[in-house]
Amino acid sequence: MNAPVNDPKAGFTPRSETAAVTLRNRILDGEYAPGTPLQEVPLSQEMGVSRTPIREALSILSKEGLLEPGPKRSFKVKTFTLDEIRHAYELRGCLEGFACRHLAEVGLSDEVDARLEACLRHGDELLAKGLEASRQDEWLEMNNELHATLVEACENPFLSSFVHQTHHVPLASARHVHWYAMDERNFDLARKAHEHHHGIVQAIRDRQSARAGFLMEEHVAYSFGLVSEYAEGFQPK
Amino acid sequence: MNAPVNDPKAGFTPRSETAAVTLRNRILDGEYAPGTPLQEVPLSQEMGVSRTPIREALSILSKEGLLEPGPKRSFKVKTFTLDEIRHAYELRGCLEGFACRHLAEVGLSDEVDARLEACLRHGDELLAKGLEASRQDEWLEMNNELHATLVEACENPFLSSFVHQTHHVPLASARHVHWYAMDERNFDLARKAHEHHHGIVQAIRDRQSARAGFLMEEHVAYSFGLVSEYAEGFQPK
DNA sequence: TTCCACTTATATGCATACATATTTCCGTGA
DNA sequence: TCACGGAAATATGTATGCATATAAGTGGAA
Repeated sequence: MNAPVNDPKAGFTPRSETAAVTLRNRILDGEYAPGTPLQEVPLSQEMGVSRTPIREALSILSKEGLLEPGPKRSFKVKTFTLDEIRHAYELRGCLEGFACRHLAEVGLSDEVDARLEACLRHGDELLAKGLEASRQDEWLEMNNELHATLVEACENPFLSSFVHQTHHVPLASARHVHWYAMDERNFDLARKAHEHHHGIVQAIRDRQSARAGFLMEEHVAYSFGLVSEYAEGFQPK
Repeated sequence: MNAPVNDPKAGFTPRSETAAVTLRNRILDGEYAPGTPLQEVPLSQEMGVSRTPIREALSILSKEGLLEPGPKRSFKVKTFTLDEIRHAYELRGCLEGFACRHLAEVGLSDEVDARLEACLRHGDELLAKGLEASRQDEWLEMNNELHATLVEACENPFLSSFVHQTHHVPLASARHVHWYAMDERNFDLARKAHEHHHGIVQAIRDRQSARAGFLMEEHVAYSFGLVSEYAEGFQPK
């Protein structure tokens, strides 16, 4: 009948979105030190646009929690304390645990089951080959894919949104795995994490709701242990 | 030393914020039917401001999830299905349950304990007097205060933020309690809800973590039952 | 009649100029 | 030396006009 009309095409990217993506990456990658003031005029000059789209980008990042108020109603890059990172992980554990319990109760679709299986095998393969440095990005992708698959499978937009928000925390994001040198100890840690993955998926397949939830919470708590060890070095003291 | 400088004073309210508050209230109060297009020019004329602050207000509400994309990259009031309302409640149960477990584990401060006690007594008093219609707003406030106190006491900004977001759902917000006529049945429902409140606080005081969490999850699920019964009448069919 | 191409209309995206709020910096006075 | 007050500086808040993308409307050809 009438044309579907909107969204999915998106043949045009607003400058405000471009700016937001750029700034978000800089913050999450640590290019901007915590506390760095983000002012509209300098940024607009640097990016060759007017203040308007920069303003909108800052507004977006602010609502994502990446910025905090500065001197003149301005924004600066938020300083995350170890406590806040822990808070983010606690919520992640709570939310992803909820996801696992839910999936164990309602069951996995064939498609989701297959995607999880692919992640598990992919991880197995990477580990079997010693997780060489050149493939650490793959490991990271696999990890993200597995967690994202579990969350998305619940088809609860609030859940997806909240989990996403806990990822928008510098140091708390999985994108920082590469900070760890891949020595023997860290290889062992990765192996353990992947054992968790296997256990979680198995529990869901076995429809063991409480167990699946517990394993995921434990897995996230374990991950935080690793991150906190590293992140301590970044604390302002 | 140097002055504290910023935030807490806020002796100035941007028009964009005023507009956002106005529009948010209209949406949550149901003044705008789901699907109503919100265009910049008409709104700016109505509110006597330029498009700029309206634009910003729409951007804010959009990020809060109250709007969805319309025809020309415009926004319209989001249509919430019963499924989505259920999703919001499920997450609320998960999150507030987490809060109760946490508080049972770390213990209540004297101040928080006192505030909870005040809420409980306030509710008792309202119920003892039959919860007359003129005091239903008080009941609503008491309920909000109790839930908010529990959440805030965790001092986890992510938790606060997420719970807040689940409240930004028309029909799912406690502000709709007044939709229920206060007949005998509904009085009974309110009484039961307050019994839940007592049980939850007692479990936390007794440091019964799992029990406190369960009671809260159950309380939220119970609330959803009441809302869904009502909300069914609003479904587009 | 139906479909396609083109034109027209309209609402948002962006740039710019100006208004205002806050801060900083001086200068004055005790 | 320090406290106070006011002027200047600076960054954000808002208004306005133009650019552009998208939808709607129009007309002609198959």
